[in-house]
Amino acid sequence: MTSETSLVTSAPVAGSAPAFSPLYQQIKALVLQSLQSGEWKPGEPIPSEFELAARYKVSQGTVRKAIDELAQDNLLIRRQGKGTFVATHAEQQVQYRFLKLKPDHGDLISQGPAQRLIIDCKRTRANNDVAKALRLRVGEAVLQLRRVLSFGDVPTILEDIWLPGGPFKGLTAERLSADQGPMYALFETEFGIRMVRAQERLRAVNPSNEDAQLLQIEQHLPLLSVERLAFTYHDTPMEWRRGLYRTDTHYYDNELN
Amino acid sequence: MTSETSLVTSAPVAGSAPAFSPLYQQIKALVLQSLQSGEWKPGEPIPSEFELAARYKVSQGTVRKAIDELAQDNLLIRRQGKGTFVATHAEQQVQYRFLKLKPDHGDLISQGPAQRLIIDCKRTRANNDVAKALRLRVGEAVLQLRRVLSFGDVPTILEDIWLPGGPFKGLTAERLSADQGPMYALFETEFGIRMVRAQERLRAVNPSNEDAQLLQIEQHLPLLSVERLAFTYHDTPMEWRRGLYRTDTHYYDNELN
DNA sequence: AGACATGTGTCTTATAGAAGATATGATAAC
DNA sequence: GTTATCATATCTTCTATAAGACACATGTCT
Repeated sequence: MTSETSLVTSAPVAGSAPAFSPLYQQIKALVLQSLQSGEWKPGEPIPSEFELAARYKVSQGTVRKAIDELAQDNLLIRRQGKGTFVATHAEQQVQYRFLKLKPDHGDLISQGPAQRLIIDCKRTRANNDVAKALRLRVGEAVLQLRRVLSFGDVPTILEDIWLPGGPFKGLTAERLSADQGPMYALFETEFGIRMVRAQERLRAVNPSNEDAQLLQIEQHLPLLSVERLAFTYHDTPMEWRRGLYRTDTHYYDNELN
Repeated sequence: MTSETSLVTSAPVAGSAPAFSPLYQQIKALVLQSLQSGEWKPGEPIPSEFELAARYKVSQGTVRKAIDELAQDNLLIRRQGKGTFVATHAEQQVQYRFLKLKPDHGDLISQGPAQRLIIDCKRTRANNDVAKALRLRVGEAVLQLRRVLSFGDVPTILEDIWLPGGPFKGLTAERLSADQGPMYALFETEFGIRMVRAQERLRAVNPSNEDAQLLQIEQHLPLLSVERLAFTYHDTPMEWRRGLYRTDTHYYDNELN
């Protein structure tokens, strides 16, 4: 307890972390704060390790360890010789951040970009399930989007997406449906909301009549139901979606270790 | 250290790595070799960082970085004050290494251990699919196991498992079916084969008549098909299995980042 | 175009103290 | 005498610092 003197107090702007933790963890938290507050924007470089070391009054090696962990979590990207950058999804390369569906034959590239068809897009109120997932009260404003993704003109994914109205204030249905490019990129550039991690729950289900029609499949073809809750910083849920994937031509790829 | 080209040459028994790589990577490879060769057995401690540093003629910090990465890959487990241990699956705590199926209600513990029912277990020859997955020639000897896992007396998983006959020489059908405890633990203790990572491909499928009977379900209930290829060191495939999961009472849980 | 300087992250070494785990021995209690 | 308790020593990993050499990127100067 008494040994806390130098460690805890040496980190300025402690904020709200009374508990003891290693110095590099404290630095990590401080860097995270700067990321969250938007001090450094996605795609931009953060200060060099030595600059940060001077700013936080610690050694460069300690900053390094903090940045290492943040890079591990995909929040930062290190580039030797150039600097360390804030991770972004607003890049052309990575079209779908969390999508793990792969075609049985050929690769993603050969199929070209996905075609998007907006079925529905509206402001509405959170029902029980949505409210629970997004930690809202029932009846709070949410945006709902329903769309079909096609690969090579074959409808493959039917998705319902719910977004909390508060953080996405100003996001209109028109804006959403008009937008080309990755959806998560839009969230980043327009609302400063970065998705950090996500949790998925998978099930095999039979499509409803409507589902089957939208995907232009027979109703006896089972689909992979993927419920995804995406989080921004501090494990705050920011998006809930439920996708129905065709898995007769594609498969859901997963790596375990 | 005079930059005496010591980087590459300082590592003994370079073997077949002509390419340049950081020292700690070379150390990592050497430690991996010792793990693979069985010099240190699962559950046992490996030499301390200083001992390894002396052995490889590098600093303790370099060994540390190598071990850090191996611990990250779940090949080693660090325990402060005690030492660094070879990861093992022969522990009671972790019953199912790669199983990500969770019950909708309650947790894994409350359901108690799974009941195992061996449907079939025999030596046979690799067909085309199995041979391709396990990198064998068609017709090579393999062991095949079919079983049903039940949770709370409800049949939930139907699995077919194929193992290459070579590495598992001496593994009889009786031995397999008689064994309690985790299967991967048996592989480790009896054959020195540790599963390091796995790759899964998920699909929604309709059960065959036989599948439905074995799981005691209606045939119109879609199932989650999980094809899993498990690898040992050096990305060598050592097990191929195909599971059919009930997902009306359970879901497949996945974390993305 | 080539050489050089500079700023970045990367790698390696060295040192030192903190913190967790364990064995040993002294001491006190029964 | 035996057992329990405490202090100490010693082993381990963990944290933090510092310094120098190296690799990569991007300029600027010749």
